[in-house]
Amino acid sequence: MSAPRQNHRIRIYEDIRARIQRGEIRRDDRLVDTAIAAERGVSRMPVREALMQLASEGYLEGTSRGFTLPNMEPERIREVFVLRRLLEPYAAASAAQSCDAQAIAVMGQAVEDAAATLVSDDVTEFYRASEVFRNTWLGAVPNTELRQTILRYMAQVQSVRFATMRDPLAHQIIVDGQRGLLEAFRRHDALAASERMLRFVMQGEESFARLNAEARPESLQSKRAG
Amino acid sequence: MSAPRQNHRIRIYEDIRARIQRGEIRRDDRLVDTAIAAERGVSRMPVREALMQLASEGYLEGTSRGFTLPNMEPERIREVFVLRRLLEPYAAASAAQSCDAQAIAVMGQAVEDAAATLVSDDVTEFYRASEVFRNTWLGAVPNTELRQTILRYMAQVQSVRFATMRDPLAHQIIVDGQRGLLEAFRRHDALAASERMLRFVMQGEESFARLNAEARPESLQSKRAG
DNA sequence: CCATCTGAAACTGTATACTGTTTGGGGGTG
DNA sequence: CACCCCCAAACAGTATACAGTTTCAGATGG
Repeated sequence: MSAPRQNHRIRIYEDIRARIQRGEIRRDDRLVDTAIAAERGVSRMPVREALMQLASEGYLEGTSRGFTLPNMEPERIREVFVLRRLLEPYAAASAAQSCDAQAIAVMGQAVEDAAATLVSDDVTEFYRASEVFRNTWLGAVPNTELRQTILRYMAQVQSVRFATMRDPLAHQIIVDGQRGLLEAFRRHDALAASERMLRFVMQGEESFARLNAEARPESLQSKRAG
Repeated sequence: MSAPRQNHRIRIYEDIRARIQRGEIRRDDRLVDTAIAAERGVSRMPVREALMQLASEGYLEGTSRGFTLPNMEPERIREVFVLRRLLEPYAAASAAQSCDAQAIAVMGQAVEDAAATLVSDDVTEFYRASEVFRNTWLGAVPNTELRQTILRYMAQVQSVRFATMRDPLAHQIIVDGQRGLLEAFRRHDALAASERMLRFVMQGEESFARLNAEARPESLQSKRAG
C-alpha cells in the first residue's frame, strides 16, 4: 500500500497478486518468467522468484510450462467452505467489536455500490465493491494470524468467487448478506455478526453447489456410480 | 517421503524444514545461502530459493543478515492459540471418524513413548513422539485444506512448543491430553475427540501463559503501564 | 576511556549464461 | 486418415558474476 519502493521481486510479486485478485488473469493464461521479465525490462530472476512465491502461497500453480491459476476441484472448494464456517463467524464477531467509524463508512459505501450493480448488472464493479467490503471488515480483525489465514485461502478460490458472482440469484443473496453484516457491524453487535457471517458462508456454499450441479451434472452421476 | 529424487531447491528445502521441525536450528543460528551452498557443493541460487520459500511460509524470518527462526512475540502465540481453538476440535473430530487401525496403533505407540519420557526426562524423545502423534492424527483428517492450514501455523510456533515441553508440569499435562485424545480416537468418538482437543489446546494456552509470565514478569507491568 | 568515523567484509539482489528436460508440431510411414 | 518418431523451440533449473547495501571492527580524535 504505502511502500512500493521495494526491490524488483517484491514489486513484481505485489503487482501480479493484485492482478490475480482483480480477476485479470484468466484460466488459460500462462505466466512465464522470461516473457514478464522482457515486458518489465528486468532479468528472469526477480520474476521467477515472485512467481514461485505466489505458487507456494496457492495463488498460482507451477506447471512444467509456465504458471497458471490453480485448478480448483469442487472437492477443494468444499474443503475451503469448511474452513470458512469455522473461522469467519469468529472473525466477523471480533471485527464487529473493534471496527471504527471510518471502516463502517467505507463498508457502507461498498454495500451501496454492490447493491447498485443489481440494477446495472456490472459484474466487475460488483466484484470490486465486494472486495472492498471484505478487505475492510477483515482489516478490522485484530488477530493478524487469523486475518492472514483467511486471506490466504480466499486468494486461492478467487476465480470461483468471480464465477459465482455472475449468477443473478447469487448476486442478490450476496448483497443481502452484505447488508445484514453491515447492520451488525454498525451496531458493534458481535453475536449478530457471527450469526450473519455463518449464514452468509453457508448460503455461499449452497450457491456453489447449485452452480456446480448445473455446470456439470455428470459429476453427480459419477458420484452415484462410485 | 517417497521421492527425494527432486531438484536441488526442493531437496534443500525439505532438508532444512525437517531440521527446523526437529528443533535442530537454534534461535541464534543464522542461515546464509552462501554458507549452505558451500557445504552442499551447489551454487547460491537453489539454497536462496529454498530459504525464501521457508521464510514465506513462516518457518524462517528473513533479515538483512541471513535467515533466522521467527521472533515469536507472545501476542502472536496467543493469536495462534485462537486459531487452534477454532480449528483443531473440528479437525480432531473428523480424524476420529476416519482414522484406521494402523493410525491408531502408531498413535498408541507414540503416546507410550511420550509417557515413558515422564520418567526418563528425555525431552528430545518426548518431542519426537509428540510429533509422531500429531502428524498421525492430522494425517487422518480428510480435509486437505484444513490439514495444511494447521500444519502451516504449527510450524511457525515450533520453537515455542519445544520450549514448553521442557517444563515438567506441561510435560505431564501434554501426556495426559494425548492419552485422552487417543482414547477418543480408539472409540471413533468424534464428540469426545472434539472436546478433548479443545481442552488440550486451552491447557496448552494456560501453560504458555504461565511460562511466559515466569520468564518475563516485566511484560505484565508494561501492559499495566500502557 | 568513550564516542564517532570509516572501510573492508558479509550479504542481498539482480543480470547473464549455460544445461537439462519437456512439449508440440512437422514429416514420414502404415 | 491415423499413428509414430524425431527435433527444434520453449522453458525450468543452476552456476557465476557483479553491484548495491548493511554491519562491525578497528582506527581516530576528543
